[in-house]
Amino acid sequence: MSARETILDAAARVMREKGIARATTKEIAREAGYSEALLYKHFADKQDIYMSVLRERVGGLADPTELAGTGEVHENLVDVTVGLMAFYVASFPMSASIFSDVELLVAWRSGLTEKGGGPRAPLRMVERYVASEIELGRIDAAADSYAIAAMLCGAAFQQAFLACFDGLDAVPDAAAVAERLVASLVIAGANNGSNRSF
Amino acid sequence: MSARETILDAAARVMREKGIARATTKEIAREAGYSEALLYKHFADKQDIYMSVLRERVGGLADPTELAGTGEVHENLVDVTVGLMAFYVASFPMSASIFSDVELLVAWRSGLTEKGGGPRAPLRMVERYVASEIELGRIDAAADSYAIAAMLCGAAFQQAFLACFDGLDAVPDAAAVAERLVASLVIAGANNGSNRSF
DNA sequence: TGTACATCAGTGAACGCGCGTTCACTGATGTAC
DNA sequence: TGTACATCAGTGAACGCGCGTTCACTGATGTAC
Repeated sequence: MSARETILDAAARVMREKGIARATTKEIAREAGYSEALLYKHFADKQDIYMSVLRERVGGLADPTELAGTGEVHENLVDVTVGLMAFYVASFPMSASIFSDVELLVAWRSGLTEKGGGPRAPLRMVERYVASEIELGRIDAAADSYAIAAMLCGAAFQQAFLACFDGLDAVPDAAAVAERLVASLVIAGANNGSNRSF
Repeated sequence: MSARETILDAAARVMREKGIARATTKEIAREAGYSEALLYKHFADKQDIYMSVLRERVGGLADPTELAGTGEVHENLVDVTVGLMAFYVASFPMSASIFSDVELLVAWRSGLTEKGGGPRAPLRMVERYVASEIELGRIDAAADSYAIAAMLCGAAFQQAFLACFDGLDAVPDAAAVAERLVASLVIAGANNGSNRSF
């Protein structure tokens, strides 16, 4: 593995485990097993390291749109929600860290407009998946794909926050929680007492 | 206003507007109009200032439980959700900042166990309100108060995050968004095509 | 009423430290002839 | 096959700076007699 990649891995690890405030050039170099000086052969400055980590090490989310039309809608939504929780647990510490410095936040935001990522990407994906199922007639036409995406992503996001707050690296009982969330959504045309009528 | 309060206000302002990383003792003192030395007459150290701001300046959320039984359930839930969005927009930058330093996070977490606050307080309140309405027969007995609270709070939390990310100080169209969220929840026994059947 | 002292809010200037960054350098590996 | 030079990954040691913190001090206000 190239020195650059090793440094990025080390930086990502330090940022995740100790927070961005402790992710000093000394600490990153030590973790990577290189001298501090080498960091500056591969990156312009410290902020460039942070930005590169955010760009290249905060993984994306698998697009669930391709699930549309396959399997059971309810199961798919539960799976998607569980995936969201895992995704947010992994990315929350870093995303949150960015709020520690408004200048960093601004840099991240403007660096994001060029590519399709950003914090709204998961919401858009889930909304698109739900919209596809509506088109296929597997979710009631009256269902609100935007609201459903906002609540599933939102709940997953907050559950991930709480897990991180507790120092955990996964949402406890993720599947069971996801199950209850999905069961409480209006996604069927006739919902007579049963929360799973499709 | 006492110097202590002035300093806390200044610290809260700096933390909110520039992020915790820029909330240096110099910056806080300048903003407060006092010397840095005075900070140390009122606080043990910088972390004590941060902690005091979190304890005394990050306001709580009005408990919605007392709404139970009054007005319309749907309107109440929308109002609660709008309140949640406002609350989270105000507190997110600071809560997120804490993740920039794991040591700070640990200190905050352990300082929290003594009092009733913490990041789960809003969830508990909303759940309690929904449970009350279920007991009163105004929300169907099959509804899941936990899941409903998780989704309303979660969505509000994430919408607040997105607003902060965009540099805004309020969630755009908060009322309309809240309306759609509530309309997509399973809260009525018979939900035949109408999302507002109670 | 005056005087001597105590208390208190507040400060300017300095302190050591760890930070991000740079510089001159090394030693190994290619490469032209 | 040597040899002279170029390139390249990597480093030790130093740099200036801004940070959090402390110290000795001031000047105003209370207070006992």
